[in-house]
Amino acid sequence: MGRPSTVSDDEMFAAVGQALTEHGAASVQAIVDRTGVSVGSLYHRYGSREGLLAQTWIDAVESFQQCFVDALAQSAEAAAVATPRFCRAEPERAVVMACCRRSEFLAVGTPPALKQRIDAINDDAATHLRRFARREKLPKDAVQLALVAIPLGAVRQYLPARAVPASLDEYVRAACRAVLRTARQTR
Amino acid sequence: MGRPSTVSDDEMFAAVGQALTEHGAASVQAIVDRTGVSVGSLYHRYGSREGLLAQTWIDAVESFQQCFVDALAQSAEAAAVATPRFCRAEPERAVVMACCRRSEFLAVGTPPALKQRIDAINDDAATHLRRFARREKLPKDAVQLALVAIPLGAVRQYLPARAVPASLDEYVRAACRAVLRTARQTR
DNA sequence: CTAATACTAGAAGAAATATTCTAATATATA
DNA sequence: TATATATTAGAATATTTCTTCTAGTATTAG
Repeated sequence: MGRPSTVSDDEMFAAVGQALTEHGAASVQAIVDRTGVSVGSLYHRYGSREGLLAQTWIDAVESFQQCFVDALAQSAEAAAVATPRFCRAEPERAVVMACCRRSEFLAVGTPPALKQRIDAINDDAATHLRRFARREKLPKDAVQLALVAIPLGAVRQYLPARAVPASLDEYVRAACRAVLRTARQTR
Repeated sequence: MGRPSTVSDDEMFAAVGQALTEHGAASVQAIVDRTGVSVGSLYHRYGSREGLLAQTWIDAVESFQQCFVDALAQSAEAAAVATPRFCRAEPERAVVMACCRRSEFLAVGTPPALKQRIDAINDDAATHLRRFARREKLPKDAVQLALVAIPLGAVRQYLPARAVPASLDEYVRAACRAVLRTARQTR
């Protein structure tokens, strides 16, 4: 087994999210300062700065996607509020998922293996949304807006600094219903 | 008067927006490469990299805010669709306004004079929204969501790469109505 | 035309960032 | 306990990025 890490992956990922949202960039120095790990340790565990960033993104988005897909099996409205719920349940991951651009994690230097996993995650999300749209006979852009873009816009008002209030969910549900109803009518 | 610039401010601002959204950061090198201006020229005209970034942000947000406030005088729905409309009318500025974080423009090294202007712009926006909420007897968070967060989330699906379709507006209007109606009922 | 003015040019220097490297340390398993 | 193994440490190096500087250029106003 060998010596165990003194700082967990989760703590590392959280530090990356913090650095990225507070300072706008996650330099090696910033991550090292926040966590207390040494530079050598970081490179040993993640291979490179880009490797750590990619893993941070995968960890957050995979976790969210699971919640989202489970909710989607229930109803459109459940899927819409999956985003604010996730923000309350897992604030560190939510910050990475909602406040960071993909380009900040997926750069030219990203290890190919991680790059493939990221592509797979994106494909998976797209597939689920497409399938839902077809089943409900709704245009794809309306589904994307109601279940993804509006909930994301809603929580981004609060993140990264403040907590997402439970009162938001009722509004998000109403917006979701309204968009899908409009889509059905204009079809 | 002296010698006129070969590259306009607008071209400079557009280059900053492009660099920021494509590459995730606007380095001096990236800006210089895109526009063809020399490093010395950039520093002469804007004082510093941070100065250029701050001016880019001010240019975009001031321009948007004017559209938004004019629309708000008409109706809530008009204000909600001001965002997608602005994206179609002024795509370069829209990218800066919608796709970039404030922290990327307003950093520790930002010239104080520009920092003040940025604060003033933010205060102005907040004041207009607060005033509207009071006049319509609506909770401030619902107004913020319906008029700002949802429209922003909606257009961010498309920016920076694709154009914002006109078909989005009907959905945004519907979402805006739904949120405000919900806010009135739960009051 | 001359002077004042703003802009252009890019090399040189300064500062911040990323990465590598060698040696040491702690833990699990046999 | 001995050994293999994953982790830690941080100085040294390489790389990128920002800023300054001096000399030169184009344009307007007098």
